[in-house]
Amino acid sequence: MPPDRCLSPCVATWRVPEYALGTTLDSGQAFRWRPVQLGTMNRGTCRLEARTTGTWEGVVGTRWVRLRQGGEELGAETVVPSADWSWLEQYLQVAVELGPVLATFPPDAALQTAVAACPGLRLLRQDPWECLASFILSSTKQIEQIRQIIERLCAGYGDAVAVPAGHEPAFAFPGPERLAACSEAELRACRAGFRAPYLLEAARRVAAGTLDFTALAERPVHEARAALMSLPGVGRKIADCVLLFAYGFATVFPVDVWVLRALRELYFPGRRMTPRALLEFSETHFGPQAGYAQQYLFHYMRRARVTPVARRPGRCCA
DNA sequence: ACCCAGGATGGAA
DNA sequence: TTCCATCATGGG
Repeated sequence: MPPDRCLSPCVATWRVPEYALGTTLDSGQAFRWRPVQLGTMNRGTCRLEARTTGTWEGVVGTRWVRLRQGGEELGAETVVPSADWSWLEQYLQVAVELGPVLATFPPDAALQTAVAACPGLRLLRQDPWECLASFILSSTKQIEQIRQIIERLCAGYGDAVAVPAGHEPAFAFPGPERLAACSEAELRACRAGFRAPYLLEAARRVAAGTLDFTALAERPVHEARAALMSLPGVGRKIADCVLLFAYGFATVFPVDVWVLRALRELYFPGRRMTPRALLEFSETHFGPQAGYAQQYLFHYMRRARVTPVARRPGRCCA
């Protein structure tokens, strides 16, 4: 059932219960959203405040978008008119009901705690190329730094998109053909570091059709994963992020350092488990919506250790 | 100066 | 198989 909605060419609203917009946009699955406080001078300076009350701006495909949330209503505003808003409905997954997803979770205390701590956290459905390129750039980088690298990449090589009058310019994520035409030095200038040659080679293979990118969605998960891992710089973790965040394989459970820590501390405290053993545990324990479970555990762990620092007096939204 | 960040890779043990 | 140094860069 599609949610209640109100669509006009440049403005749309949806009624979606249990959707924490800010938490979702700021949960480390997408990297191009910025919080804005309208009518104040400190635009983009406070991520925590916008998480609950704010407005967010970003680019989806070739469109600049401003999103906001009020109660159970999600609102979107664009510059380029849309006769059809399915591109954003897909991206935000507004038709997904969270209740049935959470009902599939195993009833263990750790997961229940994580869910309770992040109500309304969702999975987005992103463009495969942007997702792949973004996570190639993510290895051993903090999320804020990943954002910065991607911003430089878009500003340097992405097409400009229409923005409101007087607004700072915005850019689409550069396609594989455009990045394939870059030099390694140009990518390093975006601070991609040792990931630059990986991104360049991935762009070349996707642009050349060596990797059949669109056909991945129709394949079994293990085949799609193997195809992604054939790219240089793409191991199990990055492949799983693309499978989950872009292709929507719901059972996939990406294991990064935070999730590894969550599994160790919440499920096997004091029992030295190898990463391999923890990965095998994750493959059988979390059920058909393991991807959602992973996102809750990731965000729960990250929030527990990141926000106390960011919340120091005078450091945020003075 | 030191450690860590949504890792992956090639070589050594 | 598992372990380990290395990769580039910025923040705490």
